[in-house]
Amino acid sequence: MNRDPIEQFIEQMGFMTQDDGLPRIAGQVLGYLLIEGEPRTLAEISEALSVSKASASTNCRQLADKGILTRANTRGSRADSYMAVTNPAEDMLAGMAARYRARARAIEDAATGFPDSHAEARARVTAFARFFRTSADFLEEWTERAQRQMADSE
Amino acid sequence: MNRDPIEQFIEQMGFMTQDDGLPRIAGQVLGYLLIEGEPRTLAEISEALSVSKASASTNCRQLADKGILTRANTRGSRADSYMAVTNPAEDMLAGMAARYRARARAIEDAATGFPDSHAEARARVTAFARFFRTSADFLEEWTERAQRQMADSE
DNA sequence: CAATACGTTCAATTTGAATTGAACGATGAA
DNA sequence: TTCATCGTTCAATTCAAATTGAACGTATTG
Repeated sequence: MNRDPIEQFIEQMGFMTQDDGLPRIAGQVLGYLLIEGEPRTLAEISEALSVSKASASTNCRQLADKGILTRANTRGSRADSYMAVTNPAEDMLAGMAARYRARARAIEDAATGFPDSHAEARARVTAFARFFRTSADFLEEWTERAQRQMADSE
Repeated sequence: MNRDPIEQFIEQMGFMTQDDGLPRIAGQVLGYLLIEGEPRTLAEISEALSVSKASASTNCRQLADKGILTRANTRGSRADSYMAVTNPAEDMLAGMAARYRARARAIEDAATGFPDSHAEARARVTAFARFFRTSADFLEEWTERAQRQMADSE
């Protein structure tokens, strides 16, 4: 069991998202949909991964919020279908950029509140925050570049 | 309690690393050392954060492995001291680049094993892997650029 | 109007990681 | 050598997040 390379891949995707702080099942769902290449219903997903309907629902919605999955209401069935976007990783990085930007703001705000007795600490923390902001800029720039590359290679 | 902006910042740093899948204490340690700006011993750290010696030890070593902290053996004392590197975030990104590269390899390997009956899935997964590889390239480029910027502004 | 199929939510549970306290080994001091 | 100090390791515990099963609401079908 589990020697099937496809099973292995799905499992692996689970570990991957787990490393990123996301639920293991989120990665497995993405892996499964990546393999299938076509929309799949919640029922199919929960069946294929031997996972509860509740978990499939929650994780799919979470992934859809992040832009990694799209809802694809199949005509003729009232069941919601999901499928992986063409380039999931791209959207993952875009999400990271957003998180970094929010983070930069939060840290800057925190530093602003430091008393003057800690002026040096404030400077260090501000520099730290600046890095997150610049990183966010760069990530965004890069995501755009990658999108162009994809478009060109079509 | 906890209205002290510095306490708040340290706490915040904990949440931050938690979001990244790292232990909360790792972030608090980094926050504390960022504030202090000078080497601090394990004893001081565990004292300041009201955290066990064991936890301080483990987390510091973990952060040092990632290149975010440096050991700074203070002369005269045999106690190990740690301090935050000048630009911790930079090293965090460098680490991410490495992880992405490893990830790309793992995914490619997995795809290689797909049977010919899943040729299309293989193509999709390979494209997915390629993205991680490219991401790693960009992250490396970025950290280098950032390092140059830092060097220039000195 | 039932009756069915679906997605969501929520409390309860499971699972896995973080954290601790205690024991240990090593290193330097006396 | 003996004593004290430090860092690490490991089993036990605590804690938080993931996952589930069941109940619910809604829409669709016949």
